[in-house]
Amino acid sequence: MTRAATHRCGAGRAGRAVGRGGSVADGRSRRREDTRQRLFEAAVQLIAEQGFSATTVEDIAARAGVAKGTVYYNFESKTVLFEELLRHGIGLLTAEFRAAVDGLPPREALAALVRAELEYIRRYRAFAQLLLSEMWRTNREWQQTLRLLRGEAIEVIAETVRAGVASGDLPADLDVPTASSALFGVGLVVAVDWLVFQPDRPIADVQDALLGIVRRVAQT
Amino acid sequence: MTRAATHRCGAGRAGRAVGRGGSVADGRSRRREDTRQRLFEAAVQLIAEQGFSATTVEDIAARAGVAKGTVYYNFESKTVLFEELLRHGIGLLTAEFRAAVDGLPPREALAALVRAELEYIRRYRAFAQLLLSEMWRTNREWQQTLRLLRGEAIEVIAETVRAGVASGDLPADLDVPTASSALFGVGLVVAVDWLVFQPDRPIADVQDALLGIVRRVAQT
Amino acid sequence: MTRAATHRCGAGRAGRAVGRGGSVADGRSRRREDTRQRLFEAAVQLIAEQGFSATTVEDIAARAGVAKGTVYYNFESKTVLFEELLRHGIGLLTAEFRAAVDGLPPREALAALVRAELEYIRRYRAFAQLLLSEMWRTNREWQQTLRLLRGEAIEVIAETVRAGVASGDLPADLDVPTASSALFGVGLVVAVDWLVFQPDRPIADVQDALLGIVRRVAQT
Amino acid sequence: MTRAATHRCGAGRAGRAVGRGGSVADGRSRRREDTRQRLFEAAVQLIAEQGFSATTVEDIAARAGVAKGTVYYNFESKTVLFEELLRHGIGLLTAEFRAAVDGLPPREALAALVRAELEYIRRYRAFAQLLLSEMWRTNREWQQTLRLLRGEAIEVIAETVRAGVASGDLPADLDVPTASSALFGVGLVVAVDWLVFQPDRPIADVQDALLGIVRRVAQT
DNA sequence: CATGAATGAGCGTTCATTCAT
DNA sequence: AATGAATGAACGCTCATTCAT
Repeated sequence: MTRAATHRCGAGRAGRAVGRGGSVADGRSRRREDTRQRLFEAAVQLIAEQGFSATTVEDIAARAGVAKGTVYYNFESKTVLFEELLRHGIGLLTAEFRAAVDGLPPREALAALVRAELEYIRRYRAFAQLLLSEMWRTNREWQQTLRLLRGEAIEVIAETVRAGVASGDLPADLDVPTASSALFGVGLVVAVDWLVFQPDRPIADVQDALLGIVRRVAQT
Repeated sequence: MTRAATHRCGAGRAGRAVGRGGSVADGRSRRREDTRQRLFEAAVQLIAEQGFSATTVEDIAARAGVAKGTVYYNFESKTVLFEELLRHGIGLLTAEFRAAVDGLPPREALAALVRAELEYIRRYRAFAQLLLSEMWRTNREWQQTLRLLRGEAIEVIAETVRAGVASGDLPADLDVPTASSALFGVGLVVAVDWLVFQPDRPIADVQDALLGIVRRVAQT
Repeated sequence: MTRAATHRCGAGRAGRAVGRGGSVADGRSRRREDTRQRLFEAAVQLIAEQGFSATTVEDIAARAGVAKGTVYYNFESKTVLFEELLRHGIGLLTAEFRAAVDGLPPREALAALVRAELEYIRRYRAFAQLLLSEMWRTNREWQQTLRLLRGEAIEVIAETVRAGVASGDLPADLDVPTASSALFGVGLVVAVDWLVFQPDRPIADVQDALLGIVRRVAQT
Repeated sequence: MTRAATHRCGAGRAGRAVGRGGSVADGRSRRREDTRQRLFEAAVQLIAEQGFSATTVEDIAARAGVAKGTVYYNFESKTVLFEELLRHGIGLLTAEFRAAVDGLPPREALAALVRAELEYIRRYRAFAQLLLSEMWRTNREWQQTLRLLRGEAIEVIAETVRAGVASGDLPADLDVPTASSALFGVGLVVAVDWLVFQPDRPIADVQDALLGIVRRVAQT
């Protein structure tokens, strides 16, 4: 509808001219990479709002400002687009988890993880919403992919928890996988609940509350 | 809809209707009520697994063992079926919440709520999964309905929390709506995570863990 | 909706008691004949407004104040109901045509036919509308029936025209079938146009206009 | 819809679009326009034979030689397709009416109108049949549209009749709207009756008969 | 005589996908 | 690299018809 404005015709092109439409390192042209990025952004927003099945390829193309065929030029299928989206989004989260705990002692690392999760959710709220909706579904095509990715993110938490147990900062009889998984889920649901139902409240409050819970639980 | 009443002309007929599989108190025949129940059960299972949009009316009918048309004889539309399902399911939960806290002092009431929520989720796991997936979506037809119902369930928690604050059992500066909402969400996500990812683990563990968290947090 | 009132429960029944629900001359009970009549009336109105295909059996039953199953208890199928309707309606028209021309000399008979047609259309406007819409369709199930019935009605006109030609009141080279058919059609379209687009105008005007045309044409 | 324009960034591209089956003046490709035309033709034939409701979209697509989905790529809905058809068809008739009367004195103009109507009906017999069946229906979605279009066509007749009254060629007390409307309807019903029931008879006969009637009536 | 619950074929419509340009 | 016209399987929904009561 009002897409025209977002489809840059001016300066954007000059920049592209530098590369002469040529391919970048990974074998894809800059223009194409840009289109893919726009499609990702459109898809994540729409799927967060409506869910995967209720979001049409036409919707995604329209919000990205391209024609429907372009989606298929850039992605094998709607499902593949979504899987790549999941990979991309959870990969980013995992990376931030790793960056957050890097070199920190268990206690602080745990707090840093909570902070990183909230920070991530704040920045990519649509993706977080989408995760919350899809993570506990069964019988979907991309289930396999999602479980795998979830495992990678939670593994970072698990490593930290394990270190805490080893160092005596956390109770010795703690069920590590369960605790890690719960920690991840609690952060997700509390943060999304906050974004959806009380968007005006400062994130610091939420962070404090969550850190408080984690600390108290950990102390036992 | 309400035609039945306008057709009967004498009192004598009412007796027959009751005695021969005729209409029950709310104006629907026993057979029909049975069909509706079967459709509810089929729908909740399928939607929990695949989501609303990915579940077809044909699927629902097949699992309920009736013809497709029967769904539409009993429900206005797929959306309405789902809304009535939400109403039915959350209504049940709210009722169990009320029964759980009945007459208990704040502390014990809070524990009873956690127990009730877990018990409910264990019994109606598919519905819980479905709730987890739909509750934080935006832009869906039934959003309005869902928010309202969520409010009713959470209000029971809020009343308990408020009583706890009043009695000094809970910190005076507690943000009641946020705490209630978080409590609800945490229970949901932890329990569903457990059901989906570690179904073999006894529910008692999960209950203990959750009660532990709540108790510790409350003590502060 | 507001059907309740039309479904008589009071005095109507007392009357029926006289017959003790027994069968009348043609082998059908009075009650059943009454139901059939009500279904005819409902059907003719709805089909005139919306057409045959767009009118549902449910619609007809509802307007007649009976259950859907009752339609099938009284008529073999929707098509058969419509065919019987056509037979009934056109049979009535043909009878009135015959009554109108009875014993009259050609000239006056022609005028009487026009008057009879208009009178009929005024009385059974819905049926006339329905005829206008269906008469020139091809490829419909009841086409055969309709052509036959149309033929019977037009035959009365044709007999009169033929008599006029024989008596010298009408031109000898007149194409009798065409003239009869046109006369019938013109009356129908002019009268229905009047009913639909200028219902406030007195029928006398229309009658005068039509008679004027016919007379002038005949004089030639 | 109007996206094409917002996508092109330079003038250079426009040339290509025109030269290579691209978009034509009104923004639709030649191929698409061709498909639309084929769908119009298929729809008018089938609806004339069976009526709107009894004609399926699949039928229309099949007769046009395209897939069902193509109908919806080119028209918003079955109803919209029909409305555009009505607009197209009656627009054409109105244009021919205007061309027929252009510059002629009242008397001759009236005869020209009759000739134009018959000529049109002969050429587009299916459309005429369809008009005859739908024009006097009530309670249909496109009623509004149809009335409006009918009004435009009849207005041309009315202007001519009014001119005739002004010039003294027609009786001063003539009810112009009624006369115009009747003239239109009579032409329609007589011509369609002829096409359906006596297709072998030369059109000239029908034209003569109609012109005769009109002339005689007008002379009075 | 009448009902209303149930049926399933078939409808209008949507949408992921293909492909010539 | 991108497009948009076309496709057809599959969807939500309707409705003429059946039948146990």
